Amino acid sequence: MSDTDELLSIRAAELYYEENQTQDEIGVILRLTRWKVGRLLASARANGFIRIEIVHPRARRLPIERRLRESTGLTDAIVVSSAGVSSDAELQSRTAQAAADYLTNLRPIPHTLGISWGRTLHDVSLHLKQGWAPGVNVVQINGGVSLNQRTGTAASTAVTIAHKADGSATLLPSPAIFERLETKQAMEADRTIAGVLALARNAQAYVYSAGQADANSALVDSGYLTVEQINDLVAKGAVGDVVGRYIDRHGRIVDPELNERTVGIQIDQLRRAPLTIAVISGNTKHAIARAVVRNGLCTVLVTDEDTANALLQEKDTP
Amino acid sequence: MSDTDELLSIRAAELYYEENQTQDEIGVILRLTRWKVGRLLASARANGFIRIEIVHPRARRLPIERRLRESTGLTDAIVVSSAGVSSDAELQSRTAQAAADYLTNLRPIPHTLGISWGRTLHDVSLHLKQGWAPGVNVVQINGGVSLNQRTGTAASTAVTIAHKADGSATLLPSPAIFERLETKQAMEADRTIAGVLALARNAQAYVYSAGQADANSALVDSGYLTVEQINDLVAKGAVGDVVGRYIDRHGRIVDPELNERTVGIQIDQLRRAPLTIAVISGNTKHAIARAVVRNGLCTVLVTDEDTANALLQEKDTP
DNA sequence: CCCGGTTCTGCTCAGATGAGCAATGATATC
DNA sequence: GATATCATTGCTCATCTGAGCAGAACCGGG
Repeated sequence: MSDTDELLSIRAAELYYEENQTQDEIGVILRLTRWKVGRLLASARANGFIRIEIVHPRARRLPIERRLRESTGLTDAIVVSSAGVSSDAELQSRTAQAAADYLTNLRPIPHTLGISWGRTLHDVSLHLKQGWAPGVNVVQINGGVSLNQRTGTAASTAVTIAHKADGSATLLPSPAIFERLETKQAMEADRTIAGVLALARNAQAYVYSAGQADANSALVDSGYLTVEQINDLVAKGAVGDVVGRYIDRHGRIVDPELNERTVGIQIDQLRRAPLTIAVISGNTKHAIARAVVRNGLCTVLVTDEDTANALLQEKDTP
Repeated sequence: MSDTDELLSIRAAELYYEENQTQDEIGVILRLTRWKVGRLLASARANGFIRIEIVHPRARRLPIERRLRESTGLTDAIVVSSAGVSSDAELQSRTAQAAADYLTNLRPIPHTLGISWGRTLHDVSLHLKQGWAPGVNVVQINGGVSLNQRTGTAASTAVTIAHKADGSATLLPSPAIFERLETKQAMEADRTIAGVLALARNAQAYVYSAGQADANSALVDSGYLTVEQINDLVAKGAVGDVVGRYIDRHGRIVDPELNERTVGIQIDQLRRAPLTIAVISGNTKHAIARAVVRNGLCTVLVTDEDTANALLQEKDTP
């Protein structure tokens, strides 16, 4: 397009989008036919000079969602807009809200819902509305929180989700990681624990988040792992953890011995499940999000615009 | 509007603006009538959830221009968009471009055009196209540049503008500020200098920029004033200079003695002129821009979005 | 100079949309 | 519980707008 036409298209866009003039009126002002004005506006849009943004905490980015679905084979992708957010926390809250919305609209409603624990899941539980589902049995799928902090975050997440659905919660009263393999095996042999794990393996749907592999990991906060252990895992290729198990970019367990001492469903159970919702948001989680999506560890991804774009760029430059 | 309606309006906006669906199609998806969808979209726009931005170096902000005209009594206001600019320099270049555009489209074409000098005016001269006007006599309205730098920036600005208009330039071969009042008076008594000043006083139109009162002022760079002198002026209330003369926020000369030693047309000449175009851009120039606009020192203001918004906010909270 | 190909322009027509209006539903007040 | 008031809904109609098409203008190569 010629230079003067480009300038005209900008003048037309100003009058059209900012002054709400009709193409006819713009034609009179710029001494053009209204068809020419229409074409100029179309070219302004085609050249990307017109940027339309939906600024709202609940806004999603449907085109990105579609591209994600197409390029990854996810059955569904929910991408929240990051327009106008100032902090990572705000973005994660938006994502949690979107996950809560997704759960609320889920059909058929799962009879048994397996969940992990963590800041993200807790956030999701808070965003759910009372009565979001008519009765759901929530079951924890990995060992619970905190050796040294306010206990009960994991339990309260599950209980809150269940309570708000007028359903019941089945807790997994176990540490996340045992020191000794034998202790873990003894634990799993216990009738009640085995029952919970069996229930978890048979859940119709899973919701979980994932943590990045760094000193801020929830497993470090909770006292199950030291920063040194994390550094070791990173050295072996770990990008983050999924239901307490550290994986590398290819979705493989990086430390089988540690994995054996970890309580909860196996990674492969997530892989085989028909509905697995991963809720992953924040600039530090791009790597683990990629590992999760690339290796089929979820069928539905709830994330933020920046993370989604990072995933898409990876696809473009393989 | 109810909460669920707000959420629906966001969903509708996503489908309408990002997915290019018709209101009818959206109605089917959201189980609404197409009229309801139309109303939701209207409310989304009314609530400011839809942000439309024209991203282009030549884009202007017509609504802001209109509000500026209405609230200040300017005969014209040109406001360039700051969408997508990364540096103050880029913003100033856009503003200079807009000023050049404004001059090019000016009707009637002024016979004599009085100009000041400085980075901004130089920028304007560069953005003008060859043949922008069919013959204009350009005359300098204040004493020229630089005791210690590449001389001729002031002269070259005037010459370039005149040359590109196939016209002539009349230079004011004088320092900006004299040390002694007597020297300045002797200078002005000179036949040729007096003639240039007379021509400057009778120009049909003026174009000038303004400088902020700080250590980065062009008058400091050029060696006419020291940083200490500027600090003194600031202490007396100076917010910046116009054609080399420092004024306070009420448009008053802050140092009459210094003003007497300054060569060029008086501030009042600008006030009385029927067409005075001020080109002022950059985050450091909000105060001087306000002084210029509030006190009738220009009839046309060319500026950037941020400066314009600062002016409007002043108006809102008097 | 002519001619095939390409781009640009003005137009018709159908689909999309907003303004305005009457009917309906909700709410507050007595 | 009756009723005045206000907001909401579904609709008609006029206007706005984009797709598609035919003719005009432009261009480069014979």
